[in-house]
Amino acid sequence: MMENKLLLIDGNSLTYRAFFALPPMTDAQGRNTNAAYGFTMMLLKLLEEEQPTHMLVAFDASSETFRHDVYQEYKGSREKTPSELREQFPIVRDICEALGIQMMELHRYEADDLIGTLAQTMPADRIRIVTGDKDLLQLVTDQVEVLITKRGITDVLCMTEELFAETYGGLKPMQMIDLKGLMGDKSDNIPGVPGIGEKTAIKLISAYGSVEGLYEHVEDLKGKQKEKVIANEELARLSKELATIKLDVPLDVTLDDLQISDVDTQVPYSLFQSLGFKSLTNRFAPVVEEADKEQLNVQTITSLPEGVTDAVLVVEQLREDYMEEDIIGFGIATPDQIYVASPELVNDPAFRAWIESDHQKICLDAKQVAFALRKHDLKLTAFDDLLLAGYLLNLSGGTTLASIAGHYMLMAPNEEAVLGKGAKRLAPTDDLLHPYLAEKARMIELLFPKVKEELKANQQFELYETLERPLSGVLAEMEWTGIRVDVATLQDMQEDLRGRLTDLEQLIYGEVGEEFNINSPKQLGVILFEKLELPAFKKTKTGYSTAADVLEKLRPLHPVIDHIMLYRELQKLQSTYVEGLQKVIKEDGKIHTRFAQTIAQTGRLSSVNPNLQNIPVRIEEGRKIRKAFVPSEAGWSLYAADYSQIELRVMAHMSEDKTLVQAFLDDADIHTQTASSVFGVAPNDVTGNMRRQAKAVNFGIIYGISDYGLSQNLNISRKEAQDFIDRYFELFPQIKLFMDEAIEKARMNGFVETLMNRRRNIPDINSKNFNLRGFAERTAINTPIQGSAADIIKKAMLDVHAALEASPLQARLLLQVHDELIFEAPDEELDALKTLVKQAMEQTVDLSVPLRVDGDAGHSWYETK
DNA sequence: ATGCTCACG
DNA sequence: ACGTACGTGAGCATC
Repeated sequence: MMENKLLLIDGNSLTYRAFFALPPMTDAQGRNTNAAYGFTMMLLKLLEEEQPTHMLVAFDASSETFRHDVYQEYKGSREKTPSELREQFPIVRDICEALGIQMMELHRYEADDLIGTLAQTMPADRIRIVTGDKDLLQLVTDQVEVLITKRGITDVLCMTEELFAETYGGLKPMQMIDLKGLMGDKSDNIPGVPGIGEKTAIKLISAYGSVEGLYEHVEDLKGKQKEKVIANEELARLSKELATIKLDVPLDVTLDDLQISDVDTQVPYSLFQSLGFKSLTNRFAPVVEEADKEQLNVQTITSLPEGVTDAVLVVEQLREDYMEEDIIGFGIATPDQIYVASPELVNDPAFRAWIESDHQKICLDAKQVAFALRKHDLKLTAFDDLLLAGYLLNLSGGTTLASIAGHYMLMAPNEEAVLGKGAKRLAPTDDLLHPYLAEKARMIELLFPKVKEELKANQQFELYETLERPLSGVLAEMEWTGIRVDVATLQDMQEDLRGRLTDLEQLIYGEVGEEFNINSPKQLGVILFEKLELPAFKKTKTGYSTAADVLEKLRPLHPVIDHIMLYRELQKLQSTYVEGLQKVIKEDGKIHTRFAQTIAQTGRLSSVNPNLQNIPVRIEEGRKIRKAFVPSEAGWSLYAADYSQIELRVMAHMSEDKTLVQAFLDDADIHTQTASSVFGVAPNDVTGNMRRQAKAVNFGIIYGISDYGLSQNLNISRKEAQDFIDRYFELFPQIKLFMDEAIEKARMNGFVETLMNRRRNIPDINSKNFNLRGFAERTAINTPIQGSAADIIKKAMLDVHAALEASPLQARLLLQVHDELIFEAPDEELDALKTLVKQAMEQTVDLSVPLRVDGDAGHSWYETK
């Protein structure tokens, strides 16, 4: 027999949440719909993920409740529900009804009490409650779990008895009401005992079990606290009563009444249509509407028909690693006809001519398309790139066809349903694949003009058309070229490391007296902090932290720590670099990384499979890895050119801080200069340690400094860190102003911008959550700096590439590592290359401070320093 | 799939 | 009182 699974929904709480979480939306008649939309998304997600058999949405009755009888001011501090929200409750009810879900409200009771009673009495096999209100956590038992909404609306956290105990210092969920009795609840205007907050309340309730228990032992308390507790006994007992959810509301329902009824999809379909919920309309589209899809005029072709000019081009591959993958099909969308084709189309002369013609090809990911076609000796010419354009809108949820479609309330075709995911990904037969390709091409055709228009409205179209789009071609070139890696160098290192690692392993086992997995933080934690009883400073969510900064502090306490740190260092080199890199060397003896252009939130590139932007350099041992990266031809060298202090220069330019700008105009050593100012000594008297600290402060500034962060980094006290920061802002007042303005701008506009109009949305900037807001503020400061630096080097890459094309040089760009470019060139070209690169990189933009580029050539990457 | 740790700018 | 430095990707252990 099937399990009964009951889902109890706090209708008021979720509708409130949705209202405040979502931007305003209206339907065709101008009714507000954002809360109703968010509530519906939540409901559908729950139906899908929880698969309940029974469900009920409870609402507060709008009248006064029994709680007002004992305390007239109950919920007295609440602001009146905005009318934009109030008018959406009837819509929410219509939606529940349309989906066949029972609703309930009862005069003089709140939704909480109805849910509490049902959770207590319904004979379901499993019961889950969904709410945004922590009050309901008191209902958690071994039978009942509470799903509580986290940030956003569709993310939930499942609160179980165990998790509750972990969160609330070992308390039982029922003791939530005792906590509220002492600490009160601002949002419900429950008073509690004045002067007792969450921390103290948890302490007292863990010690005495309950409010009643506390008053039995009130003599044990001391001083002010004792006075406060005694003086407010009435308030505490009243508060507890108010916070207690009633479990015996007289209700006349059976479990059967709550069964989810089968509904005709026609009803929610028309409702969602009238509300303008486009994506939901698609989901409930009745079968007859399938005719709509048929109307997609799809034709299977083996040769490209005459007359195709500008069109959408889909070149489908199974996985994202486009260097290895074969083409599995094509989709081509023109305004009045969609074509689909098998991989053989690549041999069709008409198709080949079209690819290399000036007709515009709108792709989802032009770099992927260009690469796939290049393997068949085709050069993709005249292209647009929806993914790149969408990236610049900085949508939440990453840059995918689905997220761009979602932005315009459209539903992208379901890739997973057709191709599968993970290990089960498989090319389907053409009768399944081709309709998908047709839909995908159609969706791209629909979306591209919308994104283009939005970019224009945002003054971002130029960024797309003159920076990102041409850059994708340069990146494709770099990926295609690849960088030569000398396997023998890596093999020698592997041998050496293998020996040293086994020796270290034995040494460590000997020192601690047993064998264990040194790579397991969990096992290592047990050895260090339980067996050896070393002090544990820091914890992670799951246990002891064994991170490097912790080990560093433990170093003097036990000789094994040194060996563990060395083991970690060598193990990392061995597995990630020495072994890892060998696995991705292709038959041509080269590594071809992929540069991801639509991942980083700041506008930087990222590098995958492998990541060539994090090859070791700081520690000599690791730096040796770079000896394996060599020129691809005899008589050639590598050349690396890097921007000096680009982020600080960008900050000097953007803030127009007089002191900082002058320092760069003077070409001073910026960290020494900062140290000289902050410590008040002549530049010549700056010690190494002073410079090191000033450098940390400079970095901290770029990251959106906090006293805590700086204190951690420099291993000094928070007070000392704060003093540094205060001093810094006194000396560089315009930097402080610049940072405040960045935050203000984020608050006003909801986003920040870089020099080239790249945007990052900062939704949490006005959050009431201290943590989220702090994070948002630091992001608002860091993103314009990091992002503008990314803009600049991207533009420099275009300039360098163009200059190389225009020159007779054979030199070519291989890699970008955020502030440096790596080239290879015949030895005799090196002088010319240095001049060309330095010129292009330094002159690519005109700032109020000069840009400086340093460069070095060598016979391996190791030697370019 | 997720968390921890650590490599880079 | 809160609990953080900004941005990435990869390997390993653990669930």
